[in-house]
Amino acid sequence: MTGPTLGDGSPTHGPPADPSTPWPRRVYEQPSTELARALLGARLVRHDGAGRTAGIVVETEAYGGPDDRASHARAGRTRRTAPMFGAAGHAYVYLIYGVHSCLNVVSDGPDRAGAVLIRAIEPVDGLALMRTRRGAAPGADMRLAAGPARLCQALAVDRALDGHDLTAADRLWIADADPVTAARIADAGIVTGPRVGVAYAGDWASRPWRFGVRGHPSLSRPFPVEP
DNA sequence: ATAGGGATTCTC
DNA sequence: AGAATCCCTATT
Repeated sequence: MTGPTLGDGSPTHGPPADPSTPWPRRVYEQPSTELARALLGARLVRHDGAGRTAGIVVETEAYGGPDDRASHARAGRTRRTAPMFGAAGHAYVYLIYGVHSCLNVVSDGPDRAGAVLIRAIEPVDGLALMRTRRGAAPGADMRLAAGPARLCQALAVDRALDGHDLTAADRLWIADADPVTAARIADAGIVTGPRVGVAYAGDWASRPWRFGVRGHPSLSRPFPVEP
């Protein structure tokens, strides 16, 4: 399997996988828990004045609507969370701890709020630019974007991209990975675990809504061992 | 372990 | 209005 799938496993857009064509909106129009899985192995592309950077998504987390006590949408629609209540296929970028940006992808339909947090990518394009932005030396490239705020630094993503439409090949979008990469990621398998940093969310905190590529060196942190 | 930092939401 | 909170990272 080389592309995103819908709930029944059927491809969402026809072969061949194209690493430069943005995913169409219908791929995003599914529950965040399913989109979070579909995004693993996808190519996240950023293009700006400084050049092109890109990476393979290796870790995600699903967030739901007002009923999800761990989701920003728990307070209902506000100025900040408006993108989560809007059309799928847009970015939701917020600032946390007054310091860091985090990138989410809006899921679901107009009737339901939801988003997927991109927690880590494997850098594949524009490595030198990413190192410069991160103040990193060569030799630890797999850790350049291993974390939701680190990947925003590496790709120069901030709130200027909040609400950005991901379905056009402009500034920030998501596409299929090349077939070799897609196969490598698919072969590794998927691990799940509780979401990070949401201990306040009661029984929602223990839901296994964190998804990762098994054993990948760019994961933000280890997954708890599965029973 | 904890400092850093600011927008957002909560509580009065 | 002021207070509390926060889907994190880098450094000790």
